[in-house]
Formats: sequence, C-alpha cells, structure tokens
Amino acid sequence: MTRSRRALLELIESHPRPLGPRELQRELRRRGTAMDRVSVYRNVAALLELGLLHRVLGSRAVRPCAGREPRCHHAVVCTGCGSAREFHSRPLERALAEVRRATGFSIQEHLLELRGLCAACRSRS
Amino acid sequence: MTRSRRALLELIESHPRPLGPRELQRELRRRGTAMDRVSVYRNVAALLELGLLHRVLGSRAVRPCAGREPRCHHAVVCTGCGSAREFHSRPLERALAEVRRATGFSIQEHLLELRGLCAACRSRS
DNA sequence: GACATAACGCAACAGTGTTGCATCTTGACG
DNA sequence: CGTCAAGATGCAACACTGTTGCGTTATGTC
Repeated sequence: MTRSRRALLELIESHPRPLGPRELQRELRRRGTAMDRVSVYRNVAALLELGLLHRVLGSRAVRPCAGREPRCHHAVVCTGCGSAREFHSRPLERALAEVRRATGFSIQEHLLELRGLCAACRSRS
Repeated sequence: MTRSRRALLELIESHPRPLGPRELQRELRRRGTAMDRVSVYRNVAALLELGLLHRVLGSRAVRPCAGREPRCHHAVVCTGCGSAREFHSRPLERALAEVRRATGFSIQEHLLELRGLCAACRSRS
C-alpha cells in the first residue's frame, strides 16, 4: 500500500459519486497527487482485488465497498448527482431465487443496479 | 430500412447469442453481406432506436427484442454458450417496488442481468 | 545502509468508437 | 422511366481508452 495507492483510495472514498479512470486521474491531478494513466488502472485493479472497491455495473467507474460482503452487487445510483448507495433486500433475494428456478439457469452471479433520483435531488427539482 | 440494415437485423435475430459490434461485422462478412464498421455502429444505433434490439448490460452486444415491452431489462445470459433469454417475474417486480420504498429513490430504470449456466451447458459438463 | 521486491512513469501499441466528407441507394414524384 | 431529394454507405482520419514492455524509482526488510 503505497502513497499513490492510498491517495487513490482516499479520493474514491471521499467522493460522493463513482468515478471512472479518466475522472480519477483528473481529480488526482487537481489534488496535487498526479498519477500516470497506467498506474490508475493498475491501482484500481489492485484495490478491486483487495475487495476495497466495487465496480459500477455497466461502466468503468468504481465506488468504495461499503459493507463487509465482497460480492454485494446491489446499488442505487442517482442520475442527478451521481451518488451511489448500496442496499440489501430480502424480498429481492427471494425473487432472484425464484427466477433461478423458473429459468432453469444455475445462476453464478447477478448484476443489479437501479437508477433514479435520490431524495435530495428530487426535492431540488 | 435498407438491405444492409435488414441483413444486420436478420443476423441478430437468427443468432443464438448476443453479438458485439466486431462479431457482427465478422459474421456479416462471412455471410456475404459485408458492412463497414461505421455502418454497423450506425445501424445498431438505428435498430436500438426503433426498439427492435436490446443492449446486453455491461457490454456492447445486442440481442433481439423479444416481447412487446421496449424497456424490459431482464435477461439471463449463459456464461457457457452465451445464449440469452429474457424473462419476466412478478415477485421480482414486487421486490423492486419494495426497494424503491426502502431507499427513498424514485427509480427511473433498473438494470438486471443474471449470469449462469443454462440447462444444456450444465448437462454437457 | 544494502538489497530484493514491487510500484511507477514513459513510450509505444492495439482496440474501439466517432466524425467529415464524397459517393451511392432508396423511394417518391412527375 | 427519368429526376431528384433525403438518407445510407464506405473510406480515411481522428480521438479515446486500455494494455504491454521496460528502465527507473520507491518501499520496507534485514
């Protein structure tokens, strides 16, 4: 865990919304801890490997891994401010189990992400 | 709806699994209806616009739009053979409504995709 | 402080998607 | 059937994104 890597992790954890590789590099430069593009990729990969980050589904953006569960793939992302929030839902888990039965697929993983407006953004408009 | 565009749509509809831009171009060439890379992108965009195709979540691949519902974002994709199948699940819909309430987000869209082995691939292994 | 290991930056490359522009198809209309 | 406008196509060039190789630098261990 080097200085660069720590700066990257702090940036991601302090930022309200998920950032992509390019944004990460720009923000790091703005903060005075500039990093090569290659290093951004390598460090993001390392932090993902360590389970400290999640990848936002359908994009290259990453966000901090909130809970202890490393495979929690459920999140709501605000289309207004971009903020993300993980959640856990028992009914949803049960519904997915039901789908498993209905389709005959042995599900290995599920990708689920909801997009919408958070309460703050909704009241702003 | 030109000849090229029709060929593209027929390819996608006849193919058992979703194809990405590059694969589409390769397959079209193999079928004798070669098309420029640019035209593949433009035609895919046009067909998506027309609601005749779905995009596979988290990739550039497209698959035919099975049902009437243009915004059905539920599919299982086989990690073995790549075949995709859309599905509809009432319990799942209800669970998503529950998540809406719990998170306070006004959900605009949800992306859901399951990955696993289809029955055929499972019995093969 | 020396050393092995790992991270880093740089340069070059490869893949992917986009844009501008000239040409060709398509289909409507006379 | 010929003309014509609108749109589709191909080509070339470009931009962006992610990867690889390699020499250099930082890390932290003894």
